[in-house]
Order: sequence, then structure tokens, then C-alpha cells
Amino acid sequence: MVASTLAEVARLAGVSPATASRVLNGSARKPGEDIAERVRRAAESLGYIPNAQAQGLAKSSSGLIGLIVHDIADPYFAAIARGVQEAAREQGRMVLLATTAGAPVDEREAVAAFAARRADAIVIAGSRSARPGDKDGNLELAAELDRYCRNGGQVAVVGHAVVGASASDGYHVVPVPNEELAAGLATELAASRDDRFVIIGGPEGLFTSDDRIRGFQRGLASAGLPAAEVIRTDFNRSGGFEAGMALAAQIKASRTADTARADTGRFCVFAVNDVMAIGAAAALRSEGLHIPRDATIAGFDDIETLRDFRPALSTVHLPLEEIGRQATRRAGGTLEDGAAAPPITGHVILRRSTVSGPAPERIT
Amino acid sequence: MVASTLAEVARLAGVSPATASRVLNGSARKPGEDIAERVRRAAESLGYIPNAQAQGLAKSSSGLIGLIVHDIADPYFAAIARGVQEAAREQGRMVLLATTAGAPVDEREAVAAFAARRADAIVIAGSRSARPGDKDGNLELAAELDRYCRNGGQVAVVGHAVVGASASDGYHVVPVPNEELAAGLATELAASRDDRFVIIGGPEGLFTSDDRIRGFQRGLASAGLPAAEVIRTDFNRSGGFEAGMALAAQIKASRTADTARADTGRFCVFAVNDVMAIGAAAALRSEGLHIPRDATIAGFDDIETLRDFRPALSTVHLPLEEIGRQATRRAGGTLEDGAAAPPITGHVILRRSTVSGPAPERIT
DNA sequence: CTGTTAGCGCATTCAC
DNA sequence: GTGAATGCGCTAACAG
Repeated sequence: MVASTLAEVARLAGVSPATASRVLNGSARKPGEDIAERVRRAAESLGYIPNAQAQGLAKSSSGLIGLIVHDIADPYFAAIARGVQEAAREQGRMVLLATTAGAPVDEREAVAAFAARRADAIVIAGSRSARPGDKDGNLELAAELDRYCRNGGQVAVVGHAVVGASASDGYHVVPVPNEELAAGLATELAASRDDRFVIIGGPEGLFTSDDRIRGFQRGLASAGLPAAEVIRTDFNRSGGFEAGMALAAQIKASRTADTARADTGRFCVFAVNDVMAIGAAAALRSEGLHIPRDATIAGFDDIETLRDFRPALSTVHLPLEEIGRQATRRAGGTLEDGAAAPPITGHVILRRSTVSGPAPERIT
Repeated sequence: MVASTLAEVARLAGVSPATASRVLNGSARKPGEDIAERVRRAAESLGYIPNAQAQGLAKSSSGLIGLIVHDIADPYFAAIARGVQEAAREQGRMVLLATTAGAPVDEREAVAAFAARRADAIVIAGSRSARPGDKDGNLELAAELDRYCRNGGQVAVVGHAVVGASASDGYHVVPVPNEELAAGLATELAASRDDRFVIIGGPEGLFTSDDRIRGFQRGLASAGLPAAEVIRTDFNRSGGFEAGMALAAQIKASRTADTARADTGRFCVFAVNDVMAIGAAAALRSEGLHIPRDATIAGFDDIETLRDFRPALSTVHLPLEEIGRQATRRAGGTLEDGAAAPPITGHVILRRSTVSGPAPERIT
């Protein structure tokens, strides 16, 4: 790495480094246009590129914003990442990416790495975990974040605060109304009171999953319906598929048991995210079951890429990009906490995968 | 940002900064274990985090690797990004993200920003464009890359070299056999010789799209079939949808024209990527057309999230993550050029969306 | 308005 | 094996 330096530019332009700096970067002090032009020309001819590391060292700020996700290839995170990227661009910052598979230990490491790079802000997009095995990891993560904040860093986390994190200033949470929305979904779905509700959830302790489960159960309850059975599995497509296979067996069994018509006790499945729902649907289909005739199914997130899936998936829309943008703005100082920050909202979307009653004629 | 410094640690440990540095970071010189322990303890108690900016300045290398994509929310890029991230982790580097929507001007800017941050390497994942309007942009991009390489930077670009880039050392290309694979797909599809082939392509000048179109036409030709009509549209889902609507009209028109049976001159659509194919399929469906009965369709990429789409999409599998990994390894010096680098390969996957002959009975 | 000076935090020559 | 200098490239106080 042998690039030309500001000093060289200054020399070539016949000015001092300070003046060159003032010209080339936005400074309060404006040098004369004549000299400025000379500097610019010199910089151009030398192909001068400012050394951001040195700038950062001098100003002690880096123009970097760290983003932590479980998996960047997961469309949920990819969508949030787009929002983060967008907002970062507005702020004139670049985004540093870290993927952690949701392991607090890795997250701690990522935070430390961001801190080492003196990232101006950190956005944690991945769901928090309260699983027993993650307890220590969470504590360390909280400590690391705390230290980062004490050193002037800004943190925004999507959904819930990190377990054990003490609310210092510079620590922001972008609340996502998972529970309320899941309750709303349940309310809508509860119209078909004869259904047997089943929830396909992620591992216990994953906040996002738990919130959605809790909300759904609450919605069911307030509709006077019994709580749904909960199947725990991985928070991804494979998990959904596995649970779907188990469900298929259950459905078939219940069919042979009561020789009643299929529409009595039809299963209504709520998978806590779209990707799991798609997996479950694939499993049911592979077992010869038809949606929504033999079972209805709903997801959560309204992932864009999945909207062309058929039967169209009922789900809860979440403004993923906006969540990413807002988290970034909160952390980046572009947005104040409180009133100025429009709360994240979503809405239930009912589509073909949960049409109630007997299945209509085939519609492509 | 007021973190504790190496000097503070050294003072607390009662040693010189030099020694502290040697202990805390891997240096050739190994201080005595007794003193080393003191330093480590001091660092721990102070919550010392090395300042990567300063380290970078001193060593002139940053541990950063820049990634340029069109859109991180596009599953194609997201998958590549995962591979890049993985490889970067192996190298102990972090990835810096930039999204450019494929505009060479923005790409140039991103490269400059990466260069400013003294990124050790840059991976350009987005397809190259040779559109007239991008000509100047490409030249500037090439110049910027050239400069970056001359200064010791490493560049890896997926697919094709940047237009106008002079092959300096440090400039690597990960070839993707788009053309060959598309030809292979055409060959397989050509079995149903009575089909009318149509290609839904991206804008002219987009290399990835053009390669796939060219390959497909070649495959058709070598099967003794006439060239397919090419519909140009945007390289995304919307583009596919639009083209699909146009196609639907065409199909309906051709039906009323010749009162022959539908299987005569059935349309076989090749969309140059999966996302476009899905869009086109959605359009056909919305017009009451059924796949594969009224038209067959194939895509390209084998996007993971789209595999549960029904009818299952015939496509060409590309090892996206591997592509990302390999590009990163090439650029990161973990992999030599030439023999050591296993070439990227893919393979045709035929699924229900292109079953030949009359549509089978409904299968879910 | 311009130039001079002094660090930012660290790695790395050198002497000891 | 350890410590004392020096410089990485730049910005921000100062002075002129």
C-alpha cells in the first residue's frame, strides 16, 4: 500500500499540509479559491486518496457503522441490511458486516472488533437469546456493549435489549411489536373456530420467537379458544420442514381416527416466520397434504422473495428495511429517541394459505 | 471515543509501550512469561481494546475486505456475501459492504472509499455492464481499480473483468461459466422440439445476462432449432413480471390464431435468472395461464429461497457461496491463481416447471 | 487566511 | 529480552 500522501500533495501545490487538508476535506476554514484550485489539481494529478485510517486516528471517529446479523443470506436479515446500508450512506458512513449465527459469544467478539475499529455505531439486528447456554455469553456481550457505550459508542438493537445490558445513553432499542402483531394474526385466524391451532416455533429462549408465540396464544385466548400446541424446532427453513413432517403424520393420524369430515378439526398452523412456514408447507405437500384444504398455514415477516409462493402465504408484514434504517438513524444520531422516532408498525396480511372453510375451486 | 491506550496498559504494568505491544499482539519477539502475564492482566483490568486504526496506520494494512454488490437484499448477492464473509473470517478480516445498484459510477466511488480505508482486498460481485451510458463510468472505475492495484491492493471480480481494466497483478477474475451452462440448459430443453423458445433477458450490455442469452441461443442452434426471441427488461423480479405479462398476451393471441391444440407451439421461456423467472411465472399465472401446461419456464442461479416455489423451477445451479469464498480467497492471498483454484462449475436442474409434453395430472 | 507545531495510538527500528 | 526513539498520515490548536 504505497499511496501518495497529503504531504506530497501539499508540496506539489507549494502549500502547507494544513492548507491542503483544509481544501481537500471539508473544513470550517475556507482557503482562497486560487490556492484551493492549485491543491485540487495537485491532488488530482497525484491520484491522492485520503487515508481514512489516519483521518480516523486524528479525529477519533471512523465513519464506520457495524452491523451484526445471524446470517446475511437469510432474507430477513438481508432486507434489514439493505435499510442499514441505505441509512449509512445518508450519513456518509460505510457498513462493516459481521455474522454470528446468533451466538452471543460471537456477537461479543464482533462488538469488540467493531470497537477496535472505532465504529461510530453498532446495529444488532439478530434476535436476542435467553437460552440457558447463552447466559454467560450474554453477560459478556452486555459488558462489551457497555464498555463500548461508555467509550462514546452508539448501539441500536432491533427488538429487545441485550439481556443484562444496563441502559446507558447511547444504547437504543428499536421495538418491534411482535407480540401484538402475532395476537392480531391469531384474532383474524380465530374466525374459523373449528380449527385446531398449532404453532411451529423456534427454540425456547429466542425472544422474537417467544414473543410471537406468546402473542398468538394471547390472541387465541381472547377469542375464547384453547391454547395451541407448540412444536419447537430450528428457526429456519429446515426446522419448519421437520416440524411440518411431524405435523403431517399427526394430521393423517387424526384423520383415520375420527372418520368425520376433513373440515372438522382442520389444522391451522402458525409458523413464527415465513421461511419456517415455507418449509412446513413443503413438508405437508410432500406428504400429499394440500393447503389450505387439509391444513391452513400462516407465517410472519412478509419476506419479499416469498410473496410469489403459492398458495400465497398469510403473514404479518414487517417493514424490514425501515427497521434497519431506523436502527441506523437512531444509532447514527440522525434521529432522536422518543417522539421523533416513528414507532415500527406492521399489519396482518391474509392470503390464500389460510382461506377458511372448505377449499375453493382450484385457482392458480 | 475514549478508550484506554496501550501506553496506559504499559504504565499500569510497569513496562514500556513496546513491550506491551509485543505481548498483546503477536510479535516475533517473545517477552518473558512473567512480564507478559502482568501486561495481560493490566490490559484486562483496563478493558483495553487495541485501536485498529492506529495499528493499520502503523502497519499500513487494515484487515478489511471490501465487497461490492448491486443489492444486498437480492438473494443472489446475499448468498455470495455469505461466502465472502466466511472466507474473510478465515483470514481474520472483516468485510466492508457497499451497494451500487450496478452503476459503475457508484462502484468507482466504492472502490475509492475502500482504498481510502486501505482495504486489503476488494471483491466485486456485481455483473459488469457494457451499456453505452456506462462507458465513461467503466473507464473511471477501471482507472480507480488500477490505481488501487498499483498501490498494492488486491481485486477479485466475479464473472468478467471490468471493462477497460488492464491486467495488473493483484487483479483476479473468478470466471463463471454462464454461457456454457446456459447452452447446456438449452440442450436439455431442446428435447421438446415443438416448443417456441423465448428468452427473457436483462438490459443489453449486462454481461451476465448477455452470456446466458448467448449460451442459450447457441444450445438451441446446435440442436438445430431456430434462435429464440429475446425480450429485454429489468434484471429483477419486476422485469420478469412485465415480460411475463407481455408473453401472456402473446400466448393468448397465438392460441386464438391457430385453433390447433395448445401443445403445438407451446412456449418455453428461459428467464436469465431465477428471480426474473419467478416474476414471469407470477405474471402468467395472474393471466390464467398454467405452468407447465400452457408454457414451460426455466431460470438460472438456483436460488435457495426459491426452491420451494411450485411448480418447481428448472434452473442452473451455481455454487454462489463458493463463488464468494473463492473470490475472497483469491484476493486475500489464501489461494493462488491458476491450478490451485478449482474452477467454478454448475449444473442444470430440470424440475416440474419444464416437464415436456402435456401437463400431467395435478400433483401438489 | 496561511503556516507551524503537536499529537492521535501503535509498531518498529534501533540502542541498551 | 527490554526500553527509547521515530514515523505511519492526518487534523487541530495555535501562532503569524
